[in-house]
Amino acid sequence: MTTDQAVAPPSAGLRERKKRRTRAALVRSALELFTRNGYDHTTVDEIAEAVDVSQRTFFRYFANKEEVAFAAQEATDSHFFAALTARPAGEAPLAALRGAALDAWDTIGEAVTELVPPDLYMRMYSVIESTPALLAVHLRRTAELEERLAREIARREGLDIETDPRPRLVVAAFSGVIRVAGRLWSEGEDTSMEALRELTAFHLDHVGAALTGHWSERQE
Amino acid sequence: MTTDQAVAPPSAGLRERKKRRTRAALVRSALELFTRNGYDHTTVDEIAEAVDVSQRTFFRYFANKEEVAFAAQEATDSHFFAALTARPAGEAPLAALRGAALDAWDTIGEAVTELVPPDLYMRMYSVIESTPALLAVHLRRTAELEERLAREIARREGLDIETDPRPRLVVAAFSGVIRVAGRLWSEGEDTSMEALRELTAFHLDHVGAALTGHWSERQE
DNA sequence: GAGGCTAGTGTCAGCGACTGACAATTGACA
DNA sequence: TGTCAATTGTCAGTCGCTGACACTAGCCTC
Repeated sequence: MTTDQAVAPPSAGLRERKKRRTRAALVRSALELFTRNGYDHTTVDEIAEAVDVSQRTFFRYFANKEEVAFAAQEATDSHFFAALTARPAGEAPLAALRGAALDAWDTIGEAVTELVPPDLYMRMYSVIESTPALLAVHLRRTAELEERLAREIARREGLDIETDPRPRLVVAAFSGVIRVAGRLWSEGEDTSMEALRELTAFHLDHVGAALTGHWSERQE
Repeated sequence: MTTDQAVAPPSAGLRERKKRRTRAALVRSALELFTRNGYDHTTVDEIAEAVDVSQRTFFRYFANKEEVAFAAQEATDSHFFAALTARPAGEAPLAALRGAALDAWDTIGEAVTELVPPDLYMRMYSVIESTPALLAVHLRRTAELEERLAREIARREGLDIETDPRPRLVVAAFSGVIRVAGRLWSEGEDTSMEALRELTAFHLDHVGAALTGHWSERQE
C-alpha cells in the first residue's frame, strides 16, 4: 500500500477495490465510535474489530489513531484549496480567500458524502473541537494548510514567499477569523452548514474594521 | 502536592523547597535531553533517571511528557498576559497588544532565567517548532492564551465577548502575525532575543497594509 | 523529643498506542 | 497453473501513562 488515498479511478483491480473498501470501513467505524463513545474511550482494537481486521492492519492504513479521525477533514481541506486556485486571477488576496471559503461551503457536501454521511462529519467536528488531543492536531493541520494557502497567494501575486511576509500575514489573519467563526458555530445552537457559511461571511466582513482604531462609541 | 508551580515564596518549609528543587531539576534535565537527543528519542525513564527519581514521580509533577516541555513557555505566556493588563487603558486594542508584545520581549529574559538558562529556552523553541507532536500542543496552548487575551481586550473596551466578535478577531489576526514572526525567527540565522523583537515589530506594522487591496506595483 | 499524621515517593501490575519481524494468505500476471 | 509480490495476521516488545499499596520522611502536637 502506497500513498493512494486520492480519488478513485473508476474500479482498478480487485486488490485496489478491496483496499479502498477496508479503508472506508475503518474511517466510518472509527468516526461512529468516536462520536458515540468519545475519542479517548475508543481503542484502536475496537475500531479494528468492528471492521474485522487486526490492529496491525489498522496501523498499516493509518499512521496513528489521530489520522483516521481527520480522514474526512482531509477531503474538505483539499476542497478548499482547490477552490482558491479556481478564483479569478485579478482578485485581491483577501477577496480571493473569502471567495474560496464561500465557494467551498457551497459544494463541500458532495465531497464529503462519498466518504461519510454529512451528519457524521458534523458531529466529528464537535468531537475534534472538544477533545484536547484532537484539537491540537487540528490546529497543526490548519497551520500546514495555511502554509499552502500562503504559497498559492504568493504565486498569484508573483511574490517570493521567502522574502515577502505579506502572503503569510493575510492568510494568518484570514484563518484566525475562520477559526473564530468555526468555533462559535460548533458551540452554537444551529449546527447546519448554512449557519457556518453565514457566520464565516459575517466575520470576514468585520476583520478590517476590527483591526483599526478604537471601538467604543466613537470611530468605526 | 497541589497546584503550586507559581512564584516562590522566599523559602517555606523543607518539604516545599525540596519539591521545587525536584521540579526544576526535572525541567532542566528534560529540556537538556530534548534539545540534545530530540523529543521523540528521549524517554520519560531517562529524564527521571537523570534526576534520580522514579518514573512514577515524574508523572506526579507533570501530567504527561509534553507538559515538561512547555514549562518554560508557561512562564513567558503569563508574562505576556501580565504585560497586556499593564498597558494604559486608553490604548486601542491592536496598539495595546503590540505594546504588550514589545514590553514583554524587553523583560522576558529575567522571567525565564529563574527556571532555565536562556539559550536552552531558545533551543527548546526550535525543538517545539520542528517536532510535530509538540507543535500541535504549542498551537493549542496558544489558542488558549488567545482566549484569555480576547477576554482581557473585551474587558478593557467594556464589551461582552459572547456577543461581540471583535475582541476575538483582533486577537486572532494579531497572534497569526506573531506566529509568522516567530516561525521566521526560529528558521532564520539570528536566534537572538533582539532579532525576535524586531521581527515582531516589523510584521505587526505591516498587517494593516497587507490586509487591504492588491499588492502588485499599483496600490499600497 | 517521642509519637502520630500525612504528603511524597517507590514498586508493581496493567492498559493502550505503536512497531519490527516473520509467516501465511491471496490477488496479479505470465 | 505456477510464480511473484502485495496484504494481512500473529507475536513479542517498547513507551507513555495510571491505580493500588506499602514505605519513608517532614511536620506538628503534647
